[in-house]
Amino acid sequence: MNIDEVECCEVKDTHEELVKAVHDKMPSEDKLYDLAELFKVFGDLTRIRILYVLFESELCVCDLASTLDMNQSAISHQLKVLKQAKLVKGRREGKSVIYSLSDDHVRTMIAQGMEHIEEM
Amino acid sequence: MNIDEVECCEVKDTHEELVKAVHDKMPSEDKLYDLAELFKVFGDLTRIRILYVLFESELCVCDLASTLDMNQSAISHQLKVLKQAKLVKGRREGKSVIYSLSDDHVRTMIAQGMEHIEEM
DNA sequence: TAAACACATGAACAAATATTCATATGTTTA
DNA sequence: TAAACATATGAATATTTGTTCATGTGTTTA
Repeated sequence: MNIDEVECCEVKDTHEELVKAVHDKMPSEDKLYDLAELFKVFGDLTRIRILYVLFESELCVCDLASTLDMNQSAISHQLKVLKQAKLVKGRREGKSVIYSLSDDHVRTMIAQGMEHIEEM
Repeated sequence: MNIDEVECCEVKDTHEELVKAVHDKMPSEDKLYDLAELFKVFGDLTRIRILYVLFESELCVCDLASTLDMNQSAISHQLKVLKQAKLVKGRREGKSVIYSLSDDHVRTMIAQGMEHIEEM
């Protein structure tokens, strides 16, 4: 970062005011960071596929792996990410752990994204 | 991928049926891929910050860089990603290029994400 | 038309992340 | 309680991705 970037554009006065006004309306860096992290969780094909499977039915890790034709370890690792983001939850049932969506909020977000895709 | 992952869990019949039923309801791989790619675009702090700035006002690249205290090249690279995802658009105005949101769909998606964050 | 300005872009480097492999943990069953 | 099963996890590897630097392209102005 050097002075060249800060001193930019010809019309200084109005731009500086605008920049300041916009800057003040920004949410906190923490919130923006968390938001980016949330989207990052959705931004992976494997995790999206896991979520779509869970839209239909709660399932054990093994069946998730089988449905998605991936090995169990990869699925477990991704389930951990989804769980940390509170998008899914797991409960033990005997030897298995059954995973399901945390709440319907996840559906809303994904539906919104799918809508955007289909309009493009 | 080996046979161990496919042959999983004790109760074969019901699980196999379930797995098949779920599998059939999945959207196409292409759509899932596009969806993950879309979320990936939102999943970066710099791009989220750019979008939030553009919520308030359309702006030239230079002012975006100034507002976010980043160099012009980094911003340009990220604007390219956002433009390819059709989340922002740019128009030339003299020496500058003014960027703005493509449509209000972007706001809806981000608002939904922010809601999720704040409920956690 | 040459210089200055604003932006775009390719290459290089660094950092983040997804999958695999090996193995550990927790649960049931023989 | 030992073996089998289901899942979790650390380490290693490969890939992806973000930023920087240098420079190219397009526009205006002196």
